[in-house]
Amino acid sequence: MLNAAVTVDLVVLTVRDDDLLVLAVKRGVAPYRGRWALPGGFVHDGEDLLDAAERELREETGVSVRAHLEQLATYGAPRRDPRGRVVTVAHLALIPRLEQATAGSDAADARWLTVRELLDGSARLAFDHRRILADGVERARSKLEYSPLGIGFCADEFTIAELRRVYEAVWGTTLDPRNFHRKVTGTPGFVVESGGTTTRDGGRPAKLYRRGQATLLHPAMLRPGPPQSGGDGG
Amino acid sequence: MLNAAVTVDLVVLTVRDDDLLVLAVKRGVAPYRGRWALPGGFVHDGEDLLDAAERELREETGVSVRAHLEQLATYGAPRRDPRGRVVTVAHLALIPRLEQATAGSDAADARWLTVRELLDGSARLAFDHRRILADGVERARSKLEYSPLGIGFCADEFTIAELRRVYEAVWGTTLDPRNFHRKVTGTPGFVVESGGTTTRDGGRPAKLYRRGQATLLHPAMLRPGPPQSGGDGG
DNA sequence: CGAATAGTGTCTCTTAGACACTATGTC
DNA sequence: GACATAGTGTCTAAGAGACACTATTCG
Repeated sequence: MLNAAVTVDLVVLTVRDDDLLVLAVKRGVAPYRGRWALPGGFVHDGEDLLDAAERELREETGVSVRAHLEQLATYGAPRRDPRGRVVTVAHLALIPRLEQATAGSDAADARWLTVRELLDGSARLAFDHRRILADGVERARSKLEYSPLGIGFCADEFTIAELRRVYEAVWGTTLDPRNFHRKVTGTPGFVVESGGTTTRDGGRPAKLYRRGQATLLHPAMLRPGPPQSGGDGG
Repeated sequence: MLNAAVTVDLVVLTVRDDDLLVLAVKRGVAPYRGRWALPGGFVHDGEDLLDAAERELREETGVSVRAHLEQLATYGAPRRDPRGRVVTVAHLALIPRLEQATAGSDAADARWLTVRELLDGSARLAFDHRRILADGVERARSKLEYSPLGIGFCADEFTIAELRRVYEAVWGTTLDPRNFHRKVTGTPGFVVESGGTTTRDGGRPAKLYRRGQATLLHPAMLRPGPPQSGGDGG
C-alpha cells in the first residue's frame, strides 16, 4: 500500500506574436538543478486538487481570473522523482496574454518559453515534464477543435483575426481567413459581437467580439494536416 | 504538504444483450458497507499507476488480455474517504464479454450491473464513485466517436451487426444498419475481413471481421441526438 | 489613388442520413 | 414460398475548403 507525496504540476499556455508559449521555471535546487521544469508544488492538507492547481497558478503567474484550468493527467511512475515517491496531478491552464511570471520559492527563474524550443529543440526538462508538456499541448490542440477554449487565449474583446492567429499558433498551421471567419461567426453561441470595432490590425475596421455561451462546437472545426491514421491510442 | 494514500479505481465496462454493464463490488466493510462501489485498491510500492490498474483488473475479473485500459481522471477531494486522505486515480477498462467477476478481499459480492440502474436509478454508490462512473461512461461514449475503441467490447471475430449493437448499447440510441455498415467498412483500417462468415444472427450470412490497424477514426462517427450546446466544460 | 485587412458569395467535393433495392441464408 | 438479416445504390442536405469579389479603413 502506497503513501505518496501528492503534487500538482501546471502546463500554462499562452499565445504571443503567433507563438505558443509555456510557463517554465528554472530549478534552483536539486534534483535537476538548473533545468527547466513546469511550475507546480505540493497539495496542501485539506485542499482539493483543482484548488491546489489554482493556487499554484496564482502564485506563479498572478493570474487568477479568466484562466481556463482543467485536470490533464496523473503521473506516478515509481522513480519519476529521485527524492521519493511523488505522484503528480498535472493540470492544463490557458491564459489570455503574457503576464509577468514570478519565480516561486524553489525556482531560480520563471520564463515564457516557446513550446517549439522545449519539445522540438534539445532543451531537457526536469523529471518527466517533457511528456507532461507534450500531453498538455496535445490536449490543447485537440480541445480547440470542438470547444471554444481558444478564446481563453484572447483578451475580453477580440477580433476574428486575433482568434484565428491563436488557432494558427496552437496548431502550427495557417487557416483561410475567410472560411475561418464564416465558421466562427456562423456557429451559434461561439462568439457574440460586443458592438465596437478596431483598426489595430490595419485595413478595414474589424468588429470586436466576446465569447458566447456555447461550451461545445458542433460541428467541430478540425485542424488541417495529415489525419491519416495512427497517433492516438488512449 | 500532502502525503496521501494512493489508490486506483476501475470503471470496467462491457456490453451484453444490448445493455451497457459496469463491474461493481458490494462493500463488505465500513465505510459504506453494503453499498455498491467500483473495484479498486491501493497502489503498491514501486508500482506504476497503470500497472496497478492492470493488476486490479486482473484480480477482479480474471481479464488480462484484449482489454483496453486507460487513465480516466484523478479524484482527491479532502473528505472523499472518511478514513483519511485518499487520492484515487480512476481508470477506464473496456472488455469484450461477460467474464465471471470474483469478489476481492474487502468485497462481499461482485456483479455486473447496468449503467442505467446505477446512474439513472436510485442506487447509491460508495464514496464519489457515482461521479467517477459518470465520467467513465461519458469518456467511453465520446471515444467511440473517433476511435475504434468499440471493438474492445467485441470478441476477436465479430460481425458488423454485433459492432453496431455495441455502439447502440453504449450510446443508448439506434443506428441505421445500412449506413453504419457502410461507414465502418468504408473507413480504411477500421475493420478487416477475417474470411469467415456466420449465421448466428439469422438471415443472410454475415462476414466476420477483426479489428484493423487504425487508431483514429477520420472522419468521426458522431452519435446522434441533441448535440445543441452545453455539457462539456472541462 | 494603392495597400491592407474585413467580410460575403459561390462553387465543388465529401459525408451523413434516409431509404429503396438486391443478396443469401433458414424455416 | 415467407422471412430475416446482409449488404449496395442513390438521392438530398449540410458542411469544408478554395477562392473571386466587395467593403472600409489608412497613408
